[in-house]
Amino acid sequence: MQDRDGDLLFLTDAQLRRAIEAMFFAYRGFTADPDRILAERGYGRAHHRALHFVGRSPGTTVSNLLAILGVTKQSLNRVLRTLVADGLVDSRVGTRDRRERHLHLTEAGAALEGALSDAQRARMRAAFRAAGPQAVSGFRTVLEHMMDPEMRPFHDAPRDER
Amino acid sequence: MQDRDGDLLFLTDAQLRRAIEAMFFAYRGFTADPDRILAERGYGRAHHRALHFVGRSPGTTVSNLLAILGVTKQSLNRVLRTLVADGLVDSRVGTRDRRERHLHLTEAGAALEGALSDAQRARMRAAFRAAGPQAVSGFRTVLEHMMDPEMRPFHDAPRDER
DNA sequence: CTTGGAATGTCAACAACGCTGACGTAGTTT
DNA sequence: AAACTACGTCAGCGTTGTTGACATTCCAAG
Repeated sequence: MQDRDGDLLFLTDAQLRRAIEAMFFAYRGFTADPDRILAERGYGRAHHRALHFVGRSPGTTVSNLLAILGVTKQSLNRVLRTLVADGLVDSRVGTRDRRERHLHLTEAGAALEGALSDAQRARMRAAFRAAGPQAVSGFRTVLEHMMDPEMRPFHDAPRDER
Repeated sequence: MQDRDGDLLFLTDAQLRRAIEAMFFAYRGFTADPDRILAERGYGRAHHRALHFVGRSPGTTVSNLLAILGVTKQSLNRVLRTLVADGLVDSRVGTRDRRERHLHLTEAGAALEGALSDAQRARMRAAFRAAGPQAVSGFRTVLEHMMDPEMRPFHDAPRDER
C-alpha cells in the first residue's frame, strides 16, 4: 500500500467510491442469510433487530430499545407486538418503576435469535477467517469511526440492564 | 491482538457478535448523510442507488442495473420513471439493439449524484483518515469476503458499457 | 419471413416498515 | 393536585420491496 502520493491513495475519490460500493454489496451479503430465515416465518429485518438487542440485553426497556434502534415507538411497537403475540418475547411490568416493560426472549425467541445469529456469524466468521486477524482489526477500526458518535456507547457497552 | 488462543480471539462468538453490531451501526452512519439530502427532495435510498450506478457506468442498460441492484424491474422502473420525469436521468433507446435503454445522468442528475457522493465520501474519508491506511486495507479485505461472490464482478469492474 | 424469446414498460395489488399526529392510561415525581 | 414519563394504540401516509399478468418492440434463428 505504498505509493508516490505519500500513502494517501486510500483517500482518493476513486478509492472512496469503491469503498462505498463495497459497503453496499457487503451489507447485502451481511443481511442475506438472516433475511431468508426471517422470510420463512413471515418476519422482516425489524424483527431481527428487536430479537438481537433484546437477546443481547435481557430485561432492557422499550425506551432503551427505541434509543438503540432509532425508530419511532409506533414502528417498534408494531414489531414487538407480533413478537410478544407469537411467544418469542416476554414483556414484564417493571418492579422498581411499574411504567416500564422489561423485555426478555422466551425459549422460542432465543431459538430463533440463535438461528439468525448463527447464520450471520457463519458468514462473518468465513469472511474473517479468509481475511485474517490484521484485516479484521482494521475492519473494526473503520466501522467504529463510521458510525455516529452517539451510537458508540450502545455499541461499547453490551450489558444487562437488570 | 495476540492472545493465548493462538490469535483466533477474533473468531469467538462474542467478537463476531460485536462485529455484527458494528456493521449495523456503521451502515446507519454510512447512509445517514445522503438520506438527509434525499429526504429534502422527496427521494429515498432507491433513487440514490440508481443515480450512483448510472453515474458510475454511463450508458448502462436497465437489465444491467437490475442485475447489480438485485430488485425486480417493477421496483427499479418506478424509481427510474420518477428520475427521468424529474430530468435527472436520460433514457435513450439503444442504437445497436433498440430494445435496450441506455441510461445517462443529466446535468441536474450529475449535480445531485455529486452532492450525495460528496456527503458519503466525506464521512468515509473521515473514518479512513482516523483509522489509518492499514485499517482501511483490512476493512476492504473483509468487505470483499462478506459480499456474495456473484456480486464481486460488479464491484471489481466499474467500467463504461458503451 | 415467420416465429420464439429477450428487453422493456406498465397496471394492479399487497406487505414490511419507516413516518407524523393524536389520544389514553398507568404510574412517578414534584 | 399537577406535571411529567413510559408505554400502547388508532389512523393515515410514503418508500420500496414483492408477485402476477399483459403489451410492445425487436433481434435472431429456423
